[in-house]
Amino acid sequence: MAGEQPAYRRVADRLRELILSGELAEGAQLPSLREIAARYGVATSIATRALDVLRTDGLVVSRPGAGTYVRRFERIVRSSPGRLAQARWRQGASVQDHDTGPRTRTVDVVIGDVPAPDFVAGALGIAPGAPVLSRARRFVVEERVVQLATSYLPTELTRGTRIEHTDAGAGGIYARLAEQGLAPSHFTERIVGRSPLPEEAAALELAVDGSRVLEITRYAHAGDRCVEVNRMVLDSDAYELTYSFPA
Amino acid sequence: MAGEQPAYRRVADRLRELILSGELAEGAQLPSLREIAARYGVATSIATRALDVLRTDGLVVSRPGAGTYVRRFERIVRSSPGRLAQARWRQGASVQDHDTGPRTRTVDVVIGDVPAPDFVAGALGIAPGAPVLSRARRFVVEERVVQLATSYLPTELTRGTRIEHTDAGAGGIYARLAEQGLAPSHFTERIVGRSPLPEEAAALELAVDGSRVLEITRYAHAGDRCVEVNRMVLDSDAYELTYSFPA
DNA sequence: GAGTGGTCTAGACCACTCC
DNA sequence: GAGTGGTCTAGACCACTCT
Repeated sequence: MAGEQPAYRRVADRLRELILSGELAEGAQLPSLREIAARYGVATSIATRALDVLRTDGLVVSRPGAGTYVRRFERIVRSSPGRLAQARWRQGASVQDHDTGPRTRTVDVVIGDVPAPDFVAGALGIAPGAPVLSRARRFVVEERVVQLATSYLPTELTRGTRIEHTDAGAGGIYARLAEQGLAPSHFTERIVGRSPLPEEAAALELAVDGSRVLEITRYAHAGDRCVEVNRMVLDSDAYELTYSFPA
Repeated sequence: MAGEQPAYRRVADRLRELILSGELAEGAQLPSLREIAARYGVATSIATRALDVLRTDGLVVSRPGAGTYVRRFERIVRSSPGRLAQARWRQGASVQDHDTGPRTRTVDVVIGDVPAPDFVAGALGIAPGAPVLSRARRFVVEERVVQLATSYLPTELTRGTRIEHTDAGAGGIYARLAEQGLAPSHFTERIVGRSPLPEEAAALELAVDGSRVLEITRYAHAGDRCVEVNRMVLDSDAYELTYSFPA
């Protein structure tokens, strides 16, 4: 019944053991394709395929010309609704600071007016293509890009406020909206697993081929009005999401 | 092949267009590897690789010896907390009936006592390996297996109740727990994207190599007490999850 | 028996990195 | 320049399905 594993998977399993056992530590370089091929008695194309498996599993990263390295894989825990509680942003805390995980964090922000994508226009109740404020961010944790996020807000809510600045101030954009009497009262998040677009794969340093991202689209509502749409693309291996809710 | 996309991805893109344009309809058989190779002027191993890409994207399914076919890919929408509202199960509705999606549904149930896995024992507050009631289910939608789920409950809450039967009765196990004064009051769901285990890949009819599942672990609490742990494994391409919550 | 997907070999060339 | 990952060829054999 239990037929034999194909050679490439057998090799992948051996290498995976070395990684999980810590024999190949985080950041360590794996043997080269030619060395793996020689060591396990297979063609180099099979060694390549074995590494494809590990890359898909998010265990290793390859840099052409430089080698293949063991990746970091402790997941960041992202807990809702805690991270988005009013009490937090009213006290000036940032949303991401609620997420667990390694220490070093960086955020790059790019701000500008963009034509509203369809999924944004529909939610905000404006014409598709009409200008909206876009806040594109890139989250880096310990030198690893883990998330891309773009917030879209109606320009009439952002003009002349700190939302238009890279540093939106204490409590972030929700605190700024609250100052206008539009504090978000509830959120809806929509989660989809999919293959990354080529540019997303590049930005997140993922393999173009086998890897996956989680796309989270969040709609922030102040009463009946949708005041923000946030499209996030997460490295699927870097996160663990939790949601708590009443029955 | 300097400068541009590699050949296998070029071929994959062409085939993807044929599928998304509807030229290759749902359920249609793709050309064979040898025919693709001939038609696009590449080696058969490159045709194989192109199909690997489409399989990873969840667009096609291959059956060795039989061919490669276009997959169905309308996502089922699974909305929380709506689907788990007390009002629903108290009225006798089933949780899954809240999820949108195609019509034909089947559920296979296997019930039995099993030793508690660690993540279950910890939550239920019992010794690891102590017996718990397991309800393993398999959800089939329009001939496609979309989800595997296993619920674990303390045996003292299930003995002699309909929870021990494949059909747990109107409102499901939560209605049965409510009858004992242990109606779940809140839930926590933990979501992780990962590669399927070999047996999960087989059961969900996924490629062993590139594909991904969403693992959702739900903890049902009645007051402070955890009364159920439910480990679900979803075909990542078959679902879209939504969560609504207050700020 | 013809056709199919899955696996594999033993080479090859390219662009790239590191020294 | 040596080494690396990435891509590709042109074959091959196997187990399987379909008729």
